[in-house]
Amino acid sequence: MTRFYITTAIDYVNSRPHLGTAYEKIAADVIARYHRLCGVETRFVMGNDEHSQNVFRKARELGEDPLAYCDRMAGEFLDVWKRLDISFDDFIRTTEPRHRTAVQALVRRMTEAGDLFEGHYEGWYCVSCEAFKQEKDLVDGTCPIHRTRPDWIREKNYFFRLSNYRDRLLQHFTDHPDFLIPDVRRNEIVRLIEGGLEDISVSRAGQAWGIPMPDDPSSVIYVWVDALINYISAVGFGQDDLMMARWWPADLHVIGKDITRFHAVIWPAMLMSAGLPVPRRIFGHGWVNFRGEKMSKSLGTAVEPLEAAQKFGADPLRLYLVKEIAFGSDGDFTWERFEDRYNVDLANNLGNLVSRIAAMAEKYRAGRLRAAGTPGRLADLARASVADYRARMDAFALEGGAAAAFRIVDAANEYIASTEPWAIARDPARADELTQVLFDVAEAVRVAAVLLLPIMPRSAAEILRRVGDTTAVERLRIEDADWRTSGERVMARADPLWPRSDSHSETGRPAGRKPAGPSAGSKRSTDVDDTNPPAAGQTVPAAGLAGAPAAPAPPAAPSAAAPAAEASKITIDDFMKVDLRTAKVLTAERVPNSRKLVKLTIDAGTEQRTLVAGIAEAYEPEALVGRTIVVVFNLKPAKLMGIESNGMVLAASPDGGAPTLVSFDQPVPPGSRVR
RNA sequence: CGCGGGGUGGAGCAGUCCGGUAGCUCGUUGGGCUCAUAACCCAAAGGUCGCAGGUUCAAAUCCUGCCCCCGCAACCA
Repeated sequence: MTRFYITTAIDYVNSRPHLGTAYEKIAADVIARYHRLCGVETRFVMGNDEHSQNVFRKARELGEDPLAYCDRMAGEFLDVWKRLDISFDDFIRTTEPRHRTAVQALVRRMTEAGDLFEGHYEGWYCVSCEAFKQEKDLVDGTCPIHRTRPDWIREKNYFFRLSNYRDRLLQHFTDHPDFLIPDVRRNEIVRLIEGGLEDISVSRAGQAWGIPMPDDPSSVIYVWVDALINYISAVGFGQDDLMMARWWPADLHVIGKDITRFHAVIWPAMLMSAGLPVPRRIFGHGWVNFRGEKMSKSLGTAVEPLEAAQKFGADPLRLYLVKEIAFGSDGDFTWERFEDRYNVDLANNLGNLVSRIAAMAEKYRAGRLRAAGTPGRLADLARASVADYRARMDAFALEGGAAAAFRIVDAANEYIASTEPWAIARDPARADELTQVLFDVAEAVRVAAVLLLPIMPRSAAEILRRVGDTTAVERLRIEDADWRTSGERVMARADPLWPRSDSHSETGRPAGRKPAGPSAGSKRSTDVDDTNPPAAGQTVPAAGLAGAPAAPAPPAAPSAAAPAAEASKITIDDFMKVDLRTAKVLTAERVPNSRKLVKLTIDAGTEQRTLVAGIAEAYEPEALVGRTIVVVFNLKPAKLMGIESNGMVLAASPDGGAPTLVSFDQPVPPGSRVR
């Protein structure tokens, strides 16, 4: 392998990255750094997906120019990635000219191949919603939201003959069993393709936010098609043939399991159509859950990566995500477990080991260690572990690689206990033996640190400094993990790398404590990013060292919507348009096959109504009967699971908690106005 | 019959593709050590591998059926 081109999914910018997003970048970063460590010329690209209607809408909501909004979000994303030490070589944004050029060039090629055809998308279109409505969504033929009759619209769309590629795709999966990994992903997609593929619409009419079709400016290219092309626009497609030839096809697309069908079906078909090689491999990773459940912004279970990184540093977070989650499977994050792993792996084992050997070196040998005999059994174990590490990392079993590195750490701690250097030190006749034992331990630590470089770049560099390896970090190669039997080491004693944490946080929130980081006391720059200058024009904050206080924590208070608050204030008249009334629940029953919905009939004083509320997870239907609730009385009806709901129940929805109904401390007759 | 993932000592997981003494981390109990961050090392207890059948000399692993949990989708008006 002469070069390695790795990408991650590019991200929508309608909200800040959460831990799940960060997980993907960290995993990809570990793989990229591992390849660099192996001496392979590596290109690691990530970016932002900006041509989404969601992004456009979000910007408008905030009263911002879409592009300005994207610029601002790009700054936020880049800031997070730098703080997590993501060593990308290029960061592509789909609003960049180079991307537009590449997208149009690829679409043109697909057109020339005869794979695009003009067609029409037909459907009910609600002008107020700016969206097509499915027949089943309509109530009596009108838009349930706006009570207006939608227009039957034929919109000109361009379609891609994806159906033509079924056989070629299947053949490719057969010829390249590793094309999509892990196997579970592959099986699922193969079954999907076997079931037949439909042609897909690749353009949208009447939208301004996006890249125009090459010969038809009235249509823009569908955002997913646009987004996928980033992988080639970042390596010069359509403008720099030499660069394209050098880097394409990509060696690895690292993506989430939810978007495998775009990457393993549509994307390769697009490339085949354009006569380009398809990516060599696609890895569909799993999710990081929070306390066993999917992270959700609305439920307040989305963990801010920076908040997690600030607790113990970026490296401990990286290690946790890599070592505790089998890459490819879903994993779980809890603050308790994070602290637990930090204490065990870093404070007690690795960190403590570094302190032990530094202290003994200083106490018994004035900080200078050299080989004085033949290596002990540690050397054999280290060699075996390095081999295992490489095998695991080559197979993208990142957790196995991390475990292999820590096996050396464990072995070194055991070795100290069994050789008892403090006992040998009492016998002057055994001086050489002591020297050798100490050298071996230091060497084991050094080897482990080399293996950990991709996973914990800053910490590993600091450990290497402390065990007297003077090689510049960016020059280190996997061969440096070979056991050395000679040379002198000047050990550096310093503060504990990772002080133990004993904040038994019961709330699940991180405790305020921020231990000193691995770089405390180090003056040497350990920034391994030096070899990988970011793309021009990027804002790259001077990266603080891992444990140094990072930027102020994102406000933990839920009321963080400060900006744009003024603009979104409403008048009393606006509020008075909302008809809030009390009502008494007459009957309540669960909606079949629904998790959240409960169907209520209510007495609102003047009339009885049926409405549907999403509170079934918090309330048993029986407990609702007879209660006085508050409803939005003049809300336009909507159909939920086939039931028409005429109104909305008011309830508090705390972050991460179940909804709680609004209630009264005095009995109130049904139909009373609430204001 | 919507799609998918999972059920392994108290907790969290690996092992399942390619059957053969059930492994790791934490926790618990007992012991050791003093170089080290109350850290480290050793040992022990603790498992019907969701349930029921089947194949086999042998099943956590293969086959069949069932139960339960979790995502996604369709429902937070």
